[in-house]
Amino acid sequence: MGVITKKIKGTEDVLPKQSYRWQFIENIMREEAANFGFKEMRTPVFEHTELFARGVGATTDVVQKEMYTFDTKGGESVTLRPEGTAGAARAVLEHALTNEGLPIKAYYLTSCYRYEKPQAGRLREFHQFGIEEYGTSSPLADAEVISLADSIFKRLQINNLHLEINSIGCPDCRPKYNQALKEYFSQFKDKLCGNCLNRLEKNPMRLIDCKVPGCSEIAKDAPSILDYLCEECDNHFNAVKTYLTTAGIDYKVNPTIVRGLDYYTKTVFEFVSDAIGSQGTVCGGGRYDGLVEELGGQHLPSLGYAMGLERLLMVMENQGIEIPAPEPCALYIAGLGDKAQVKAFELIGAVRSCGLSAETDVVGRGLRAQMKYADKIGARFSMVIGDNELDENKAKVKNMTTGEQTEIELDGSFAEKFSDVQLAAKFSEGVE
RNA sequence: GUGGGAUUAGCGUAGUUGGUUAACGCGCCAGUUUGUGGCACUGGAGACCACCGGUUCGAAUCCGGUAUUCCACCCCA
Repeated sequence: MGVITKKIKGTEDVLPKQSYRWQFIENIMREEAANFGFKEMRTPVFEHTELFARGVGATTDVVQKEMYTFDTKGGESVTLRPEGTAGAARAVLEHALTNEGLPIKAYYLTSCYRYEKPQAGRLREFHQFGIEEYGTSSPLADAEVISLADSIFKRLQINNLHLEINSIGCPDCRPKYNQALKEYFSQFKDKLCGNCLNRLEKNPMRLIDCKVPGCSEIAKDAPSILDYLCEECDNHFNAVKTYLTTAGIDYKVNPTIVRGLDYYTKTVFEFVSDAIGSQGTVCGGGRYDGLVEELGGQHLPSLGYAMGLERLLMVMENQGIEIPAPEPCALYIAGLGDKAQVKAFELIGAVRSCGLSAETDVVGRGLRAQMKYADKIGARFSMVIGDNELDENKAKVKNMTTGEQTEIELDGSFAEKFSDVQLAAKFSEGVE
């Protein structure tokens, strides 16, 4: 197979047979977001590279080695978005949305791009549902946002995720914690992995979740951020926990969650599955009170999170959750001969105008093959039109599950009559 | 970026002491007398055995490289 018929590494096609699965979860996300007062926001797939460098953080892995960055013909450096928050924050600033009243509550459903080594649950083009809330420092907002994620999972009937939360402090308390970490880990300099040694000065919090056995052994007894939170952060964190409990949401405090994007402050959280392999974080996010300011705006406390749609679908599949299949074709009309085929075409048009799905042969197949096709697509009813039907202006509509046939006149009110037959059949199925 | 496994028709698989037209199931297409699907039967299409190179008289089969994919690390959704 040549290059032109091969998709790019780390990308996936969603084929017609599968798309309903995506639509199902997307619809639920849209509905739940709307119930919580969030409106959709759509931003461009690419932005100035500098936006991500500043927003996500110049020292992060995402920015340093995973971005799709290229120069335009005009010589600008642009980057395919590796995540959704930076673009959203940019749009908030650019359009001065703060003037429309706070908080700003938005969601997005989009593709993101990261140049990583692909494996299950980690693609180079992947899709996220994300929540963005700007202009509130209240812990109630943290709980609300988490609660939105939780209700989405509940509506999807996912029950094998667990919520882990942490607070990583603010610019007041974190430096003290970082200092404590440096002092602690410096005692073990000769035992740390190279990666950790590099990070010891720049970003000591990352040492806490290092998976290298020797490091994780040392990290076990490292000081906990929770002992270093300033009074404000501590109060905030406690309030978030209280609200979560009030909302009936189970959580586990995990002081080793630090997150790899620089913009996080205070609350961070993850919904994790242990059923889909090592890429188990289905949803991750937190508070980023300094982000808007970092991008040149006012101080605007904010928060949000992103869910990976591919991972979510994996979790659902793993849990055996059945996603309702789309409604099949309501009526298939088989045509015998050119004249009848024209009539069939006319009739399905009328049925479609009533909001029902209808199909007829567009391939030129014989009657038997047409019936097989009707069966294959799961058509609820079928009808055959040939010379006899044209002469009498009547045809028999066949219920494909019961085999029952009903005669209908092929006049101007055909579509309405068919609609009645269809309703009656649905009614009797329901009653039975 | 590091390490390991896999790669045979659309899908799932069989195929080793290397040897004539690469097999099977599902799916697809068509037919099984005159105008009716599901079942069954018959037939058909569809694979340069991932790609490139090497060993050999001869390679799907052995060796090397590349690509893709999966697993773990890393990172994250």
